[in-house]
Amino acid sequence: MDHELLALGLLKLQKMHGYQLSDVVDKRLSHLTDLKKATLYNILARAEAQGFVTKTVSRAGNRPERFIFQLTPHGQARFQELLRANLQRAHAAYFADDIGLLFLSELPAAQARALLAEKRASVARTIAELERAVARHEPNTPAYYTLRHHLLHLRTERAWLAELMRSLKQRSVRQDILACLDAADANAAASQKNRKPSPKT
Amino acid sequence: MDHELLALGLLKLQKMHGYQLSDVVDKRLSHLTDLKKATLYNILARAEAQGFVTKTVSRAGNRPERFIFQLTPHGQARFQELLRANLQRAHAAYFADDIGLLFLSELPAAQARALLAEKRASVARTIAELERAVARHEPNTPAYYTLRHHLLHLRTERAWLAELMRSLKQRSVRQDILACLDAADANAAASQKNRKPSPKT
DNA sequence: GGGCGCATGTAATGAGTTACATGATTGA
DNA sequence: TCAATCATGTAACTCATTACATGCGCCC
Repeated sequence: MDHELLALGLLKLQKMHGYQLSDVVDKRLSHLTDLKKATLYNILARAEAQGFVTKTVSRAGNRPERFIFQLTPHGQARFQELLRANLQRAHAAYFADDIGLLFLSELPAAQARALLAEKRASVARTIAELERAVARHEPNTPAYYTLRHHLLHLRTERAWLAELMRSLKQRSVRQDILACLDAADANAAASQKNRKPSPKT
Repeated sequence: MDHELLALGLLKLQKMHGYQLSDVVDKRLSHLTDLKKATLYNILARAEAQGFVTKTVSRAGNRPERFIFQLTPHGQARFQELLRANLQRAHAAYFADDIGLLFLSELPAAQARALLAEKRASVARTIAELERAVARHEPNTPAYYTLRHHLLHLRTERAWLAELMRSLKQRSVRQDILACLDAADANAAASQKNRKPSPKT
């Protein structure tokens, strides 16, 4: 679980209380993930139960109680394990966009274009933001790398959307998603030893 | 939910039974998502309960019973709604890889390089597969678009990994993830009106 | 005095996965 | 006859989200 990796990793760098951890993620690492407080507190509770972190109370002035979490040696090992898995694995990286893309021909072309234009605008805004963020970071630092990686993919997305919209203008999308299904049909058909050429169930 | 969109969309093109639907996704649309049978049956049951599809029994020869699902007008409307949302929205697209990337400096450089090399190899394999798949498709069809989109991102990923590994060879990664935390610390510190320059909790 | 920020949680819900359960047919 | 494929599900579990609950301090 990558959120666990993130939490343990940050605690490895420095012991912190939950709210503080959540703050770091929200304010400085928001391009990495959107980690909710409830989720984080949950992860910390689990990590404590499994002995990956210890929890000690601390009071500063008369602010509310804080529970400082600190990585244990056991937690260090867990962190290493999660990190290795993350770095090695090629995440199956599915794109939710592709599912919509598959049904592009089910919408009038003008509507599809309008919706894609909104998406493109939103991507462009995010790119601008990230470019500003990347400029604020020292090159060759880990945080810089994550920003640059994200940026590269967003630029790819922008280029893709441009390509797609160009091709939607020139010619409409062919509606042969059915071609994808046919093979499966043929399959089912074959196993039934049927005679009709189009033997739907 | 994108799996719901996928199921309804495929049923819009053609009524099918659950196993057949699962087969289409597994065998022909595996680059879109990894949809498990249990999940799909669940989605179909939910969709039926909400009146998006009807379920009718069918027997073909003496094969097991099948339950054919067909999209209702209500289901068509739902499909349109989900499709529009999918096309318009710029998915917050977080990259799980980035979390590992953030902690790159926590691993010996040689190990990091070895793990990244494995990832790169795995990406390269997937690219080769997709290139073969894309060649089998007619251009400007929806399925072609999804393959091409996926391919573009994988190539970006491959290029990124190459860049990263080059930069790991030349100079080691700086270990200043802490710089990210500092701002949050300063924050916390300020609110406590403390005097020490490094006032950790 | 009122709202925001600090600080911690719980409960309910939902989406998805794994593993299990069942039973028929078909092909090697 | 044995494994694979066809075909459908249920149950238990995990992860994450939303909404709720609490209460103090600080600033305007």
